[in-house]
Amino acid sequence: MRSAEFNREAVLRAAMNAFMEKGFNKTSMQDLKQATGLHPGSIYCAFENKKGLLLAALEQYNLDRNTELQAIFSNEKDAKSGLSAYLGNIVAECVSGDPTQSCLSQKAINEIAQTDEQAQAVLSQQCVMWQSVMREVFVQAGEEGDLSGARLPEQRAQSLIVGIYGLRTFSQAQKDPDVISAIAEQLLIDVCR
Amino acid sequence: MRSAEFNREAVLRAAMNAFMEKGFNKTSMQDLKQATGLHPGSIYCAFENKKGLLLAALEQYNLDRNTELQAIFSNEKDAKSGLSAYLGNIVAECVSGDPTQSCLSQKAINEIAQTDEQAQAVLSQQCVMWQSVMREVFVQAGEEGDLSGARLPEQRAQSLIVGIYGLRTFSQAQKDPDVISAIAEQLLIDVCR
DNA sequence: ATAGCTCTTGAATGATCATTCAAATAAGGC
DNA sequence: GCCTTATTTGAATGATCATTCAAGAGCTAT
Repeated sequence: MRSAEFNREAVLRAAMNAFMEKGFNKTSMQDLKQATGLHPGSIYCAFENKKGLLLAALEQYNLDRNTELQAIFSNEKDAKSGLSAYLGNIVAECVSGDPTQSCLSQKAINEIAQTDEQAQAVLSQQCVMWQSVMREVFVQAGEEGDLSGARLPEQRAQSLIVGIYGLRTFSQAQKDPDVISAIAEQLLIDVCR
Repeated sequence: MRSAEFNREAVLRAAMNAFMEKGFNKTSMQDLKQATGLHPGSIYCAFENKKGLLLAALEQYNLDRNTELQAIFSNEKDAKSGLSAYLGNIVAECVSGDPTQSCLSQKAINEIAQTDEQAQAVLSQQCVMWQSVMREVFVQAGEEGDLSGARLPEQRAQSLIVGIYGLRTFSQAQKDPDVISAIAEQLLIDVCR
C-alpha cells in the first residue's frame, strides 16, 4: 500500500478554479497539470479522466458552497436577513468580474449537462438539494412572519434559484453594479411577497 | 467577380444549430463542414475563422429571434397577453429538451463571453437591445393599465430577462414541465405587479 | 469568346489534445 | 528490513484540432 501524496481538497479547488476560468472544454490537461501540480498520470490514477476530475471538483464545489451558505445564514438574526446577505454576497461575486467567483455548477449546466448524461444527473441532484435548503429558509421566514403572500416555500425557493441563475448570466452581459444590485433587491422583494 | 454559391442565411442557421448542440468549443470545423455543407476553405474565406462564424451566427440568431418576437406580440391583443404568449413559448422550448430550441446567445454568454472580448461586446450589445425592446412592451402594458405598481419599465424588462435566463438554466437541471410552467407564471405576475 | 477575378475544393500542415505506459519511487504489512 | 502494492513521473502515442494553400472551377465584364 501507499497513500496519495497530494491534498485532495486543494487539488480539487485548484481544478475548480481552472474550470471556472476557461470552462471544461477549453481547459486542457496541461492547464490542469499546471493548476493542480499533479502530473497527467496521477490525475488519471486518482480521477479516471478529465471528466472524472470535473465531477469530483463539482462535488467539492458543492460542499464548499454549502458551508459558505450555512455561515452566511448563521451570521444573521433571521431568515429574511439571511436571504438579504446571501443575495448581497452573490451580487458582489457577479460584480467582481473574477472568474473564480462565478458558479461552477451553473457553468457546467450550460456547457455539458446537455451532452453528458452523468454530469446532468449530478448537477440535477445538486440543484434539487439546493432547492431543499432554500425551501427550509422560506419555511423559517414564514414562521417569523416575513412572508406576506400564500406561495409555497418550495415555489419561492425555485423562483429564488431561477433569479440567481439569471442574475449570474445577466451580469456577464451587463456589468453595471447598480443595475445588478437593483435587480437582486427586487428579486428579494418578489420571493418574500 | 463571382458570387458565393451558398445561401448565407441557411449556412448561418446550420452553424447556429451545430453550436447550440455541442457548444462553441466542442463543435469542430469538421462538424461545421458537415452541418453547413461548406468546405473548410470556404468557411475561412467567408467568415475569417471559427469565431467569425460564431459571431455571424449570433447576428443571424438575433435577427431571427427578433422577427419571431415581433410575430408573437403582434398576434396578441395587448402587451400583457403578448408577454404571456412570449413566456409560454419559452417554456415550451425549455421543456422540449431540443438543443436547437435553446438560446445561442445565452450559451455563448456562459461559454465564451468571459474569455473573449469581441464576443463579450457583441453579446452585451444584443442584450441591451433585447432590454430596450422589452421595455417598450412594458411601456405599452402600463398605458393599457395592466401594471399595478410603480416600477420603471426598464427595471421590469431587466427582471424579465433575468427570469428568462434563469428559467433556461434551471430547466436543464430540473425538467418537470409543471414546475417550469409554474415558475414562468409567477415571473409574469411579478414583472407586471 | 476570352480574360480576370473570386470562390470552391480537399488534402496537407503543424499544433495541441486526452490518454497511456513502463520505469522509478515510496509506503505499509509482516 | 524486505516484499507487496500503489502512486508518481514524464515522455510517448495516436487522434483530432483549427487553419492554410495551391490547384481547379465558374461567374462577369468586356
